[in-house]
Amino acid sequence: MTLDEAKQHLIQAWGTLGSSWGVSRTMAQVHALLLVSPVAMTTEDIMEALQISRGNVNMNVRDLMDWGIVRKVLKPGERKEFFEAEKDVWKIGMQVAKERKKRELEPILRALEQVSTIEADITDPDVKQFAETVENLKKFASNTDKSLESIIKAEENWFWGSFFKLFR
Amino acid sequence: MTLDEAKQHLIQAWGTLGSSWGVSRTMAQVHALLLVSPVAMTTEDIMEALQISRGNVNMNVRDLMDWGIVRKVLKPGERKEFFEAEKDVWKIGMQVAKERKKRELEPILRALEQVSTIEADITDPDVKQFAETVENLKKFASNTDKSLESIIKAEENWFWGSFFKLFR
DNA sequence: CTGAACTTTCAAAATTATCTGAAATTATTT
DNA sequence: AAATAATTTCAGATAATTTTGAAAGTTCAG
Repeated sequence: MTLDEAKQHLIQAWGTLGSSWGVSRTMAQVHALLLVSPVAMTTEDIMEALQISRGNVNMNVRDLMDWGIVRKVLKPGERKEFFEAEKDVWKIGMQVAKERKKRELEPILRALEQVSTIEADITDPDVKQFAETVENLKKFASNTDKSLESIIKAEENWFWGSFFKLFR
Repeated sequence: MTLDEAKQHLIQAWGTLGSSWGVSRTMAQVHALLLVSPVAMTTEDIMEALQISRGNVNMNVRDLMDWGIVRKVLKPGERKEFFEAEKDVWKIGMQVAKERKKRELEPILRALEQVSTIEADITDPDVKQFAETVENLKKFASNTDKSLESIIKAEENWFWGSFFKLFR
């Protein structure tokens, strides 16, 4: 397997994984492409490598920047914008965890909070069972939330951050 | 908010969450419906509650059973099949973790293994960088895999399993 | 200020995922 | 074994998402 074949392979696999993670195939592919590229790439480079349109590249690169895992790089003397991916896999994982927590866990916690304001006859067994299920979901979600929070915080902390680095 | 309004609300929110997790909106809604239902439901019950077709209910219920979070229940003297959701939120979480590990983590590990068989000039700095990135991805993925594995195994172990129960 | 180089936007088109419903199949009862 | 009831399948319809590409917008050197 040559370098290019291997890259192609990985980009493909990453794209497939993306879809089962609620990320569009193309966005995942752009990410993989930048991840395995030794140098920052321009919009045109990406268009050519993945055979997709300019608008498509622009949208997906912007989304990846919103996720905090791709950066814009300006080269002195160059008019064009270059893009590069965060290469530290651990940082990518943290960043994704952080964003998903914000975008998914927090909304569901809010929704659970809202439905638990149900004001109904607590002696009704159905109401009681519903309240219990919601309570359990809330506990689970907030446990998950807190665990993620700790990991992220620890990572960002100067001491635990460098401590963790020893193991990766 | 009445009980029915609250249920409706939760089903809706669960459906939205589903889509950002690579699960179809309807599948997540069927799951939520069964989760908050105090009794097992028939295909027709689900069709009516969510206003979806028979075929759609059948497919989604089957998928949920594949995920191991919904069970078929046969009532004596009844011709129809009934369905009920696993109510233990922790078990649901474990089951989902287990399945996602199998369906997503393992394939990506295999793909990474494959691309690391690249046979090329290791002195080429591009090849070296690629090999390094893949190596890091592999480490990250297998760490995640092992961590999940431990949690799942611990949960299934008679001792740690009951130990964990104390905290939830 | 002008115009070339580059980026962004967005309506329409293409693609992909999901759903329907009726026919085929399977299971149960009489 | 035939009738009845329930479940499953899947081709076509529908809906949702993604992509394109050209126009509008922006930036900047001269």
